Amino acid sequence: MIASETTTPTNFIRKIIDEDLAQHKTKGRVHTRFPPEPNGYLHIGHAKSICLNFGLASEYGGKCNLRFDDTNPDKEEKEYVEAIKQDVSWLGYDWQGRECYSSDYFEQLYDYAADLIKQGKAYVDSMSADEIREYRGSLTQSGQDSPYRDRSVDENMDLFERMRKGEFKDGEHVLRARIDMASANISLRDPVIYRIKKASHHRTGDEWNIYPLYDFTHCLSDAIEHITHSICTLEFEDNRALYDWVIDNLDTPSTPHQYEFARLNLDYTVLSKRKLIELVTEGHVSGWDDPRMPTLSAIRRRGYTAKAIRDFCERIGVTKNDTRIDMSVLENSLREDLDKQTPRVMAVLRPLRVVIDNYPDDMEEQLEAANHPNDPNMGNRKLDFAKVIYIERDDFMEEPVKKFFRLSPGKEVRLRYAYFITCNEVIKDADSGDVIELHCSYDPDSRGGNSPDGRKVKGTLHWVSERHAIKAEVRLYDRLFSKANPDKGDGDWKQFLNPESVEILTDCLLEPGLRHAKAEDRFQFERLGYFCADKKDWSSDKPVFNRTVTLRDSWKKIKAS
RNA sequence: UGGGGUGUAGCCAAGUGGUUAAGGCACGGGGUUUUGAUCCCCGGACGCCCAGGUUCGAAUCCUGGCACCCCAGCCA
Repeated sequence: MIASETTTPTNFIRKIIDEDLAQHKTKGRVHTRFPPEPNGYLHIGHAKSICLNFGLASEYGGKCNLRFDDTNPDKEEKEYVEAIKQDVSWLGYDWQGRECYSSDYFEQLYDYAADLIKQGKAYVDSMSADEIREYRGSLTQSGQDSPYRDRSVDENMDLFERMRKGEFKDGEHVLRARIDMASANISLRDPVIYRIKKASHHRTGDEWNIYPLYDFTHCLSDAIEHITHSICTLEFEDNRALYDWVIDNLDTPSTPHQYEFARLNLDYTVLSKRKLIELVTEGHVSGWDDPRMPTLSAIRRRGYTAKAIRDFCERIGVTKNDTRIDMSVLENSLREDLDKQTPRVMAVLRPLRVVIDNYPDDMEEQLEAANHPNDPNMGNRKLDFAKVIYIERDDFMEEPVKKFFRLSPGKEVRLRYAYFITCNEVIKDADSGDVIELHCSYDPDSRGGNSPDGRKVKGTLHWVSERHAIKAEVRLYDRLFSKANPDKGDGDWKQFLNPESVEILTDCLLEPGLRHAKAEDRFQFERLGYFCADKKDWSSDKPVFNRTVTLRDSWKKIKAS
């Protein structure tokens, strides 16, 4: 067999589907669902699940529903459903109108519960939450039956109906599945399936006084939607027994099955909704879309592309291994996409003034520059050049260390697309001793940056003309945490928040063409990295760019060694 | 002292008894280069958590260990 084009890597779920299809278990159908609870914003971990569920559906010519798992009115809000829909769309997936809500099935779910009661497989328990916990036993000790476990069907029905009508207070009664208090699997010890909660729901308002719990709701929602493969994360493995119990004991329109995969863990960040909410509400970040956050809205604002995220999700694979992915994998996917599609541009973040003494005072030139060195289709642009320019402070060293081949006294470098210049004089601040200006001379024969006589220069610098440049604010982002796994270890995870996760530079200078950029436009600032015009704060009067990711930097490695 | 899972290179991950244990990221070396970028070559397990066993042959099968993750919400 001949090795062929890049194929999507296989995984255990694809194999299960292949087998099911081969055995006609699902009548040839593949129907998945992405089931977020609308109680927070989606993050990169959800992206893994979205790509898996929607990806599988499209590969197998099936369907994937977007289902909001909204059974807990205390925590869920409309704001989140809108944000979630936007994020899924942005990632590039389409639920084709199948926007589902568990809350749409409340009436059916109630009937299913009543059915269980009539079969003697569910009962109303009137113990307190504390008592129920005590009776549940422990990991090593089996539970005990509730004194209410043997109520009659009639009494249970009566009580359950009255729970619905609102005759009782929160917590007074619950409905439990009657399974096995001695089960080694704790989720089978008569799990609570309905609780009284007199809270207003974002969709059903005050219609309900009782709400079903996850284990009862999810499997039945899957069955109602004819989901074939219900894919969730590993922590639900134990719950699968209950999932199957409910499906087995009720007359459902279909018999879905649950499969579990390992959730994503990423270095130097946290991916738990609870913790992300905390970062937002405690003000450690500016909001859900603070570009340092791992949420999809933040990542997008920072300049990540949907394609890069999809590529990343494909590369990391789908297994049951508890893993932690190195940031470099994500960044590699990102750079690969950005490198191809991003126009190059020059920007000086920390400007150092350079006067070219032998360049005529009033002369100005327009020099030709490629928008992408490897893609002529992206065209060219003109760069303004004049006697006074700025270069990056980092590109000058008065006393160069070994292997530093940028500018230093007496050394010659190339200004990209412009001229060779040689540094003749260093001007310092009288008080601080800081270098504040350089005087250089240029070689007119090197126009365009070409070597007039074959002479080599080791460094090429980016620059911008003082007279023409526009000012900008640039926000430099770094990892949110200074520890690879802030979740692990002793103490508060927030103590590992990286105090240098953002640096705001307000005196940056851009080549003038950038004035016409629009919010969310992406560029490569040559030699620095990829930058994105901020979605919220950008204006042509006051440009604001976010650094999406730096370029790979082998100089940094050399310098460090 | 219960139950459910997982262990292949620094990080992911193919592999399902039989050629030198895929591939990606990271790392190191070299080449091209007007971005120390991109791109292109080359390099890494003598070994598959450990110990026994079965077999002509084991990462793959068996037995026994060990390590790590999840479960005792009226959260999902």
